[in-house]
Amino acid sequence: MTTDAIPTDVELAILGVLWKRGPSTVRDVHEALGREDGKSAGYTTTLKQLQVMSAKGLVSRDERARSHVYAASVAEARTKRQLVKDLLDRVFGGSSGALAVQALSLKPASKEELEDLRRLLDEDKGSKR
Amino acid sequence: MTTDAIPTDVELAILGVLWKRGPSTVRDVHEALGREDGKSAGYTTTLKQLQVMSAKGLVSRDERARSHVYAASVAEARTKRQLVKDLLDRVFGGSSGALAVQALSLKPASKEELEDLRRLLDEDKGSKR
DNA sequence: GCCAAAGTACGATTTCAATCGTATGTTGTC
DNA sequence: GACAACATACGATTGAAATCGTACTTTGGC
Repeated sequence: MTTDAIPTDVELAILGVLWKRGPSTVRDVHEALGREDGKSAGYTTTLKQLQVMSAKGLVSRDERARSHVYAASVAEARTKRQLVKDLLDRVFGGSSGALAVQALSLKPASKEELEDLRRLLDEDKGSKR
Repeated sequence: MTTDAIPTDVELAILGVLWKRGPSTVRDVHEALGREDGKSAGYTTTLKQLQVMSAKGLVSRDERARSHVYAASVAEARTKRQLVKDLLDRVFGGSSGALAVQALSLKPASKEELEDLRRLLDEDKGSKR
């Protein structure tokens, strides 16, 4: 299996909506997009985009109702991992620490996240390298 | 000043070369690109790209020698910060911890990086911001 | 039953990053 | 001083993402 293509910007925005809202109609998606970034394209553009994504297998659609309902068919975690890996390789030469430091110094993590991080760091403590 | 545009993929690859090698000729850049990813475009493509980047102000050029010498005119740290911020906002809803965890679980950090991270975590210990 | 509102379908167009081809200028070497 | 090798210049082309316009269909309310 060839490595999955990275979703384009708009595709990613749409997936974000579907991940957050769950299965949604075109109108739902369209309005959600308009909300998170003031300017949005026309309604048919969102529709077309969903149709294309459906053809690509990024989303599935349920046509039973008049207003078709779309759902993400790629996993959120997997997709995000893919995006991080891409940035990691292309920009940080594979140095995850450098990326992590950048992210954290850009904006502090929440308390829960800090715990997760410490746990992660402690795991690596005596292991390899 | 409007927020700087994010460099395109090829622009970023070229900046990466310039950051690593320092001021370089078109040929230098072209060959460096070919090395890090087997397939590269034609020589004039790299030349054109540098010319465009120069027009955009991403690089500067010194025309004194026959072979013009290009140098990055955007800072490496600043650009990377920008890229991380973009991913952080668009994909992780601003949660730097989530991004950091993703990165670290994708590939363990080196010893030095782990130290940097711990230091960072400890700083934020009780402070706000 | 009519029709405005709301939906889908989908080809055409726009936009822009990336690539290429070709013209033309410079230079070292024999 | 001729010429091959190497350089820049830059318009034209390609390719893919994103957008749009228009035709057609469905449906709820009056």
